[in-house]
Amino acid sequence: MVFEKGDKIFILVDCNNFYASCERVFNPALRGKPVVVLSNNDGCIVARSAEAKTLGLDMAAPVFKNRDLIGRHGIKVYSSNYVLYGDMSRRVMAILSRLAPEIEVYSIDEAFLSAVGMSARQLPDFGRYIHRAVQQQTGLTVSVGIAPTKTLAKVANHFAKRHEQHGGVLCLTDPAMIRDYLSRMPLAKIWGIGRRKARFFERQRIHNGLQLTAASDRWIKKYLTVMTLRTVWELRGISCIPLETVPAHKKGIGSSRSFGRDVSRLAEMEEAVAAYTARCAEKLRQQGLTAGHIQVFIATDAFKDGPYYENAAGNGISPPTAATPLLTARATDLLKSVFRPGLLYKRAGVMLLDLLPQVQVQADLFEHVYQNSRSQRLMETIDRYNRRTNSGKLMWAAEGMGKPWYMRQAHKSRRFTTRWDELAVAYA
DNA sequence: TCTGGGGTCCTAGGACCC
DNA sequence: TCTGGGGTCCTAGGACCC
Repeated sequence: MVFEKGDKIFILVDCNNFYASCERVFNPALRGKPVVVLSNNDGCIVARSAEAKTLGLDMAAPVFKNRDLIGRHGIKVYSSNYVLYGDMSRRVMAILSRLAPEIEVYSIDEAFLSAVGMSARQLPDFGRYIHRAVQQQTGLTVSVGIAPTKTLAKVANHFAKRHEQHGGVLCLTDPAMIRDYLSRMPLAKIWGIGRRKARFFERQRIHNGLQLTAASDRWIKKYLTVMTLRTVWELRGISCIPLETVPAHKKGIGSSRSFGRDVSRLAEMEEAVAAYTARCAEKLRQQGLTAGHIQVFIATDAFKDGPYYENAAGNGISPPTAATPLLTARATDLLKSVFRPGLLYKRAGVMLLDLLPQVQVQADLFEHVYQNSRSQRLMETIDRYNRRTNSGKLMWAAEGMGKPWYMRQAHKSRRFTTRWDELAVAYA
C-alpha cells in the first residue's frame, strides 16, 4: 500500500533531551556526564541528559531541593541559553523541511511530517534515514514515531525514545501492534491527557491507553470535554487533528518573568514592566502585528507563607499600535492602578491582545498613517540594529540601567552558533 | 536564600436581549 | 395563584502542552 494525499500517516520527530543535548554538542567534555538545564531565574530543572535522569532528577524539580544530589555526582548545571537552542532548532527544522513534503513545526524541539507517496514498507527506513540525517548534520539525536494519527505518532515516539531496541524509530501501522503498545501506555503520558484527567480515569478503573479506547463516546462527553473525545478517537486510529503546515495566527503575545529578588518599589516595578512591554512589542513587530488591548499583572511569591496577591488590569488601545513608547505609557498607567505599596512582589507580566496585522490598521485608519510613520521608522531602525548585532543593546531608558530585579542566570553557556566572539574553540 | 514562561482551548456563569 | 426560555457575548478560571 502506498500512502497518497488523503491517506493519513504522521511522522513525529522529537529531539532527545533537547536543551541538555544542545549544551553537549559544543562541549565534548560533557559527553557521558550528567547534565541539567535550568528554567529562567535558575529555578527549576527543565532538561536532563539520560545520565541525569538515571540519577533520579525529576523534570521541573526545584534546584534547591536537589543541591545534594547535584554536588554528590558532579552534575553539570546550565542556565537556559535560548539563543543557542533557538538556533539549533532552526537547523533541525531546516533539515526536516528538506526531507519531507510537508512539515508542521510543533515546538522548539519537535515537528510533525507527512509521508505522501511512500509505501508502508518504506516508512521504517524513512524514519531511520531522518534519524541519521539529523544526527550527522547537527550532532543531536532524535526519536521518530510513525502512525496513522498524531496522537498515535506521539505514542510511537514515546516508546521509540525509551526502548533502545527500536534504534530511535518506531512505526505503528499494524492494528494488533497498536493495541499492544496502547496497553502499555500510561494515561498521563498520552498527548492531551494530563495528570488531572489521568487520575479521573484511574478512579473509573481505566488504567492504560487501550482501556481508554474502549470507553463509550457518550460517557466521555458527559464527564469530560470534546477535546478528550477527540483524543480517544485518535487513539482508535481515526485522525481528527490535521497537519497544520501554516502556523495559526497568534491570539496574544506575552512576556512575564519572576524577579531575581523581591521588588517593593514602584520605580523598579515600572522598569520591569517597561522592559517586558518592550520585549512584547518587539515580538509584535517581528510578526507584522499591532495590539488593540494590553494587560499588566503583578504577583507576590506564591510559595511564601502568608497571603498571595495577584492583580491584573487591562485596557483597549485605539488605534491599535506596535510602538513601544505608546504601549509602555499604557502599561505604566495600568501598573499604577494595581500596584500596592508595602507588598513584596515576585513576578510581573505584560500581555498584548486583539492582535491585528499592521497593514490592516493602516488601511482602516488612513489619517493616522502620516503621524505614525515617524515612530514606525524609529521602531524599524531599532529592531534592525538589535537584530543585526544580535544583542538588545538599544533599549528604552524606561527599562532602567542596573536592572537589580533581573533574573538570575549564573550558569550560562556561550552563544556558540550566533556570536563570532563566542564560537567553540578546538585545540589541536 | 532558592519553586519557569509562553501559549491554546474549553467551560461555567453572569449580563443582556427578545 | 404565580415567577419562561433560548441565544449571544464576555470574562475568569482551569487543564493541558512543551
